[in-house]
Amino acid sequence: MNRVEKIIDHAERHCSAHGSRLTSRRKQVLSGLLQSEKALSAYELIDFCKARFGETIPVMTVYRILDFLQDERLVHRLDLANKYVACAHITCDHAHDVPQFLICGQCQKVKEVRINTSVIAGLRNNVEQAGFHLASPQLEMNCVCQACMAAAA
Amino acid sequence: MNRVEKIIDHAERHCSAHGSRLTSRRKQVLSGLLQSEKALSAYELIDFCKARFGETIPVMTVYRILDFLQDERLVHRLDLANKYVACAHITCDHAHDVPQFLICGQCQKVKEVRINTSVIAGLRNNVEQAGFHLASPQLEMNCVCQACMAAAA
DNA sequence: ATAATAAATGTTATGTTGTAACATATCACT
DNA sequence: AGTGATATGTTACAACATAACATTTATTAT
Repeated sequence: MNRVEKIIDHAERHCSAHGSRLTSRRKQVLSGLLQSEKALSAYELIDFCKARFGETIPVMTVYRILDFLQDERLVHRLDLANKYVACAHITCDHAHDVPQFLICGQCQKVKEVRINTSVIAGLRNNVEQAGFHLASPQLEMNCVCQACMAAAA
Repeated sequence: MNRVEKIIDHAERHCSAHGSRLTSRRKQVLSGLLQSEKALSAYELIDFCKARFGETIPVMTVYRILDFLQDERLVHRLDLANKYVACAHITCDHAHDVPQFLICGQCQKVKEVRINTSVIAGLRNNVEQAGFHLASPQLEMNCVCQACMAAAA
């Protein structure tokens, strides 16, 4: 059982544990995201699945499945890039709080991280002082990854 | 001279100070954003200008002008919402660092703020530890504004 | 002043992302 | 098997954005 299969297996149990189903279409979409190992737009994901599995998934279906997977917290949407990534912690059983994303502006690699709680608390504090309430502390940050930094030097 | 006129005047001097020009088209676009007093998509901005000034600005032109205004730091693009807002600090003469944006998910109101430097430093620190380099600390956060909080209560 | 040049704007066409509305297929339970 | 719910497919279109090329408007040098 390879890495992706393990994660899919985990995801499947996660779904059935609370009464939803990871159908074969949904598995395809999630596998596509996992195998690509980066953030993809819905259309890129369709292309990837077509190349990889030889199946053409209709756009509408992909968006619906991405919505489903987001509800299940198996996939995250990156607003900064209009792309979707598989959650990096599917095989962890414990509940996670909101993730933060570091997006390399050069190679589009995405790293999902947990920012220090105290930093987030400070942020929340600042926001409250400005008279707003932080609805979701999912941050997305424009970064450069180490590989690209090295390549540029 | 009203608020918007004052800002436009300031913006004009800002541009000529380093050899760029705030043409009448560019003024229209910036005025539109200022008068609307909220974040608008490029197409909403076109509609607004048509209603307000009776002139139809071609899409292509609007995007070019928005690019120009962003280069001049007179306008910011919000990736989270695919919208554009006038900079809240055009009439300040001093250089500003990167702004952060609080976006009300209910009414789309946007507040441009400066987050505490130490919080940003903490963030940067966390990012570096994850092996990435923060290219731009412009954060956009999903929030709820006070008015909407009150309305919901 | 005027020709040459550069900068800004306009036009047409098309690409990309996302959704609405409705049809069909599949599953789950009696 | 029949029924209701869930999932997927189809068609059409809306919203956001840019490419390529034409025209207009400003700036500069002569």
